[in-house]
Amino acid sequence: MSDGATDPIEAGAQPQGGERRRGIDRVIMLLEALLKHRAPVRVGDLAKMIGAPRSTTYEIVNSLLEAEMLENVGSEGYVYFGRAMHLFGWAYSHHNAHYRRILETLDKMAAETGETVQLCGLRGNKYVVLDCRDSPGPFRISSDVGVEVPIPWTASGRLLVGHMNEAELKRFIPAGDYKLPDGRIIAPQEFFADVERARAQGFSETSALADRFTWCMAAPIHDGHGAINRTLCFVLPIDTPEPRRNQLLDLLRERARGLSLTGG
Amino acid sequence: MSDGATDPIEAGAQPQGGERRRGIDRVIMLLEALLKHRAPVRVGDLAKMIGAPRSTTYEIVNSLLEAEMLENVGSEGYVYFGRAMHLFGWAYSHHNAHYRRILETLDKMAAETGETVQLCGLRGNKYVVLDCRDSPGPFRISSDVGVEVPIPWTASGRLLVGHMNEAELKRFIPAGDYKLPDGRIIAPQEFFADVERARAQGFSETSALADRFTWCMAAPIHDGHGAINRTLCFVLPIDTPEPRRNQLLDLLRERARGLSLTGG
DNA sequence: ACATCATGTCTGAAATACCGGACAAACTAA
DNA sequence: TTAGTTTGTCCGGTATTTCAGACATGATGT
Repeated sequence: MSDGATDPIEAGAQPQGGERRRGIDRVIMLLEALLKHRAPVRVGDLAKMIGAPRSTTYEIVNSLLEAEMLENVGSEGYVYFGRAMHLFGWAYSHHNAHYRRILETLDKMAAETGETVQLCGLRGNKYVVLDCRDSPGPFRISSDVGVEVPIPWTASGRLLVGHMNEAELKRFIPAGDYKLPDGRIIAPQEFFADVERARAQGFSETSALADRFTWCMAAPIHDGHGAINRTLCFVLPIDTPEPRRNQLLDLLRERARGLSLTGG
Repeated sequence: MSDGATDPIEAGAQPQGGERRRGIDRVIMLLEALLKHRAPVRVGDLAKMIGAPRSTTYEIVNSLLEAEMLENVGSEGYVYFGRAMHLFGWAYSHHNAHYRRILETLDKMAAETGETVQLCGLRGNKYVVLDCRDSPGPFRISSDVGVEVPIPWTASGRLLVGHMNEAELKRFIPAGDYKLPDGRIIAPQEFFADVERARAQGFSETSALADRFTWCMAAPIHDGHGAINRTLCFVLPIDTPEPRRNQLLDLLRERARGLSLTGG
């Protein structure tokens, strides 16, 4: 429980013959593979992606199709997530009042500002967007919900690891994650300093980090035990003028504070 | 494929002795049972709900917990849907551009009018809310996403079965579904007439039907093959003045038309 | 035309995942 | 206290499911 942080699903890997596996595990690998792929996949390819025999994969896929957990897309044998998944996911995000309040705030902020707003968190040792409201304008630069991104690439990441000291951070974050998509490398020491600063000032900003066009600002949502599980975050065009940025940052911090739980 | 419409999951039923079942099927039953129950459940109770042995249930639940498809809630052994479900569901609802446009419209309509807006569809022979934006006011009367409701109770239902003739309707809708929560019974003939009228006028309205406080209006979203898979729907306080209702109905119909696909 | 490759379905056989039942521990009630 | 219930874990046997491979069919490419 407390050790195996990141190898529940050995999706790709080599087809290391004669390993019989449970149907349940196949299902889990299959769904995780679909999530990573982010587009409908043919059954044959799915079999390769999860390293399962074709016949097995067909049977599993057919079961999941019948349950509407998967759905046929197009007419050429592609499958993707189905309606039931949507209902399950919705049930998850609305069963607790706190999460509901967070989503309402997301809606309100998007409506008031017209900017892209995100709710972010960790998944294993990566950063993920948990939900977002895209700006209606031509700037559609936000990353997709559920896609895993290295922590050092993001403003929210700097807040979400705020409870760790330097040694823990070194252990937690894979060495390769300091390398940005454009090839630049973030010096770990600099990153640690960023984390420290983010903790001290209660917010974090990055500009032109993961891509050249965005200015990100993040503020923490505390969970009532002092920890930061979630952050609220604006993704702005990088040429947003400073007065507006400051105004948005104030709003962001205020709303995130409002969503934080104080008592135990 | 074309016959077995509505018995994929035999959840409750009697514990009819030595029936061995696949893990996958157990998983499906389990998730469906959680969805119906709409609240965290203890493992022991889950076992009863899906008619599985306790030992099996524990094993399955533990697998799903590890995959984050389920999540522990509280500290007394309750489980409910987990984060992975949210990500899967999000991937489902955003993978196709049409659905994305629908959700954006939902957002816009909610923001513009301040009323409760829903996206509805069928699931088997029941009506379900697929997504909604709740009105911020004190009127919080919308039903939960994913809860199955008899078709005759709803305005949207009258549109969603518009392609069926009377004989098909009689076969499709369970006799008990004509009985309203307060005990009143809708005469089937009257319902058939409603369906016909809804088809003719291109929208449907109900007042004080499923409950005494709401006025519902629904408009169809056509899928490009002439069928109606989805409806857009306002849920209003029943005392909403008529001029405002008419104005909202116009907006609803216009937006639904805008979302309908015309070509093949 | 031929060759090559992918799809979807079946089958037999063997490995194993599920089941029933037992057990200790924790909790409740009287 | 005792008696009754529930929880979480473990174990051995066997009914079942996964697996490998074959097959017909339909694409695709040269």
